[in-house]
This record gives sequence, structure tokens and C-alpha cells, in this order.
Amino acid sequence: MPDLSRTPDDTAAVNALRSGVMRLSRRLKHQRVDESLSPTEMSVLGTLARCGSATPGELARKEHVQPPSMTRIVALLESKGLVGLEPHPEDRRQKVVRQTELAEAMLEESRRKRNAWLAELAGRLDEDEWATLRAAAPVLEKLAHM
Amino acid sequence: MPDLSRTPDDTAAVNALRSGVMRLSRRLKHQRVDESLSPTEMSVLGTLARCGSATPGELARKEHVQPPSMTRIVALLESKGLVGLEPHPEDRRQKVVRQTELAEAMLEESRRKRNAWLAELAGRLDEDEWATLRAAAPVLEKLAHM
DNA sequence: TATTGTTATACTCTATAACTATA
DNA sequence: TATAGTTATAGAGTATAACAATA
Repeated sequence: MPDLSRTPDDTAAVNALRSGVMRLSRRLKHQRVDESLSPTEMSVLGTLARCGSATPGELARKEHVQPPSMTRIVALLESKGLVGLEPHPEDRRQKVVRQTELAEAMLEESRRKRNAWLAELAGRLDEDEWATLRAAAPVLEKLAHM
Repeated sequence: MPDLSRTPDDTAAVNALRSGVMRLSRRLKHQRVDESLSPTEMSVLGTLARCGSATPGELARKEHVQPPSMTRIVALLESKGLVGLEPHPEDRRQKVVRQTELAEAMLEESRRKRNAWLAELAGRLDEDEWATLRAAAPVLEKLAHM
């Protein structure tokens, strides 16, 4: 059971959190479920799967990248047939990005591969550790969005 | 209180964890405590502060980067006077990397700046969320090292 | 005049391959 | 022959600045 009080010496926790996130992110880069897609590109597909569709600008804000970077990402995903582009119904400057059925199938395949990684992982962590990560995941998401 | 049972459908948790870690790592890149040092470079200093000293090869393994990348990082840190290089006592191929007093002072300054970021952060998370992250930090570290 | 998205360009970080020195 | 570290080079991913089209 972790100490729930907020002490003035949370510095060590922040340090550990930052270090852990940065190192794990480097490992995740290599643990790709699809070799041809970068983590951000996978993340965009995940966002589209949750939100249905979004404009490039919205995606850039959600992924915390600059608009030109999202232009490049969307173009690559489109060239692979993973997203489709439609004109925006109300604003002709904007576009609507939508995932294709191919993307859905790929995400399903990714889920299967991630389960293999998970099984390997869960075997080495104990129950409490894994429960902690399950609980932390949404908080990390929240933090990333703040 | 999180659900402690390990269900077969941990897939969603893994997804959220991966997404959260990747997005947060991108934000952390920009939230640098020292503008002139990259996250990995800061992480190396943190490792040296904990371990006292290490060889370039050990640092590369700990940070999950390839040896040539660590060569570059160590060279940069040395040029800034943040680490010193000594000959290895037993093996003339190896070197010993050690943090300087300047690095210690910089880490202390970093800790102060991180506290400001933490105060801003803690104000927006509730008690349980922050406690969850405190508990998760060491598990993320463990995961990164597995 | 402000905003959305794109094009052109450059930078940061990391990796791979080939090399040197030592074990 | 194997290992630690370095040098040289290339690639991935992102950013900034300047631009086009639309609001």
C-alpha cells in the first residue's frame, strides 16, 4: 500500500516518474507492434479509433506535435490506406481524417501482438505492480493532456 | 481503489499505458529543466548521481542506447564540465565516468525547478491520482530495465 | 486580419558499419 | 579471437519559417 500523503519531498517521485517514462518510451519505440509505423503514427490511429474522425489540427493538438508534423503523418497514413481524407462540411480550409477498415483490421492485429508482449510482461511483474500500472495508465494520459 | 484482478482483457490497459507513456514523454522533452540538456543526458546525470560512477558501456546498457550514442553523450557532458573521465583501474580499454561538483549543483537546481512543475501539476491532480503515479514510477523504471 | 493546412528547410537524437586499441 | 570504445555516416522524427487558401 503506497503512502497516500502528499509530502513536500515529492521531488524523488517526480524524478523517478520522469526517468521511468523516458526510458520506457525508448524501449516502446523498439517494441513496435507494426515495424513500419512510428509510435506517434500508431497513436494517431488509436485516437481516430476512439474519436471516429478529427481534423489535422485537432490531431496535432491531441498528439502534442506541430501542424506540419501532423501533415506529414496524415500523408503517410493515407499513402498506406490507413486513413481517408474528406472535405470539411462547414469550413473549406479544414479536412476530416477518418480511419479506414484496413486500419481497423491492423489495430485488431496489433492488439493480438500486444497481448503476447503483455503475457511476457505480466509474468515478470507481481500482481500489485501490474495493478499499479493499470491504475496509472489513465492518469498518465490525463497528465499528457494537461 | 483499482481492480486488482488480472483479467484476460488487459489489452485496453496496455494500450492506455503505451499511449500515455509515449505522449507524456513527448511533453517531458519540452518541459526540460535545463534547456541545453536532452532527456537522456539528464537521465545519465541522474544515474551517475545514484551509482557514483560507471563505464560508458554500463551507461549505454542502463539508458538503452547504443555505445556510439553514449560516446556522444559523455563527450557533450564532459565539454560542459558535468562529468569527468578517468582511466579504468583494471582494464585500459575502458573508462570511468564520474559526475563533477558542477553536475551536483545543476541537479540541485533542477530539483528546485521540477518542484515548480510539480506544484502546478499537483494542483490539478487529485490525491488518489497523484498517489497512483508515485506508486507507478518505480514500476515503470523496473519495466524499462526488464 | 486571423486561421487552417502545406511546403521547404534544418536540427536533434539515435542507429549501423567500420575502425582502433586492449584483453 | 573477443570486447570497449570511437569515428563516420545515414536515417527517423520533429520543429520553425514562409506560404496558400479560406474565414
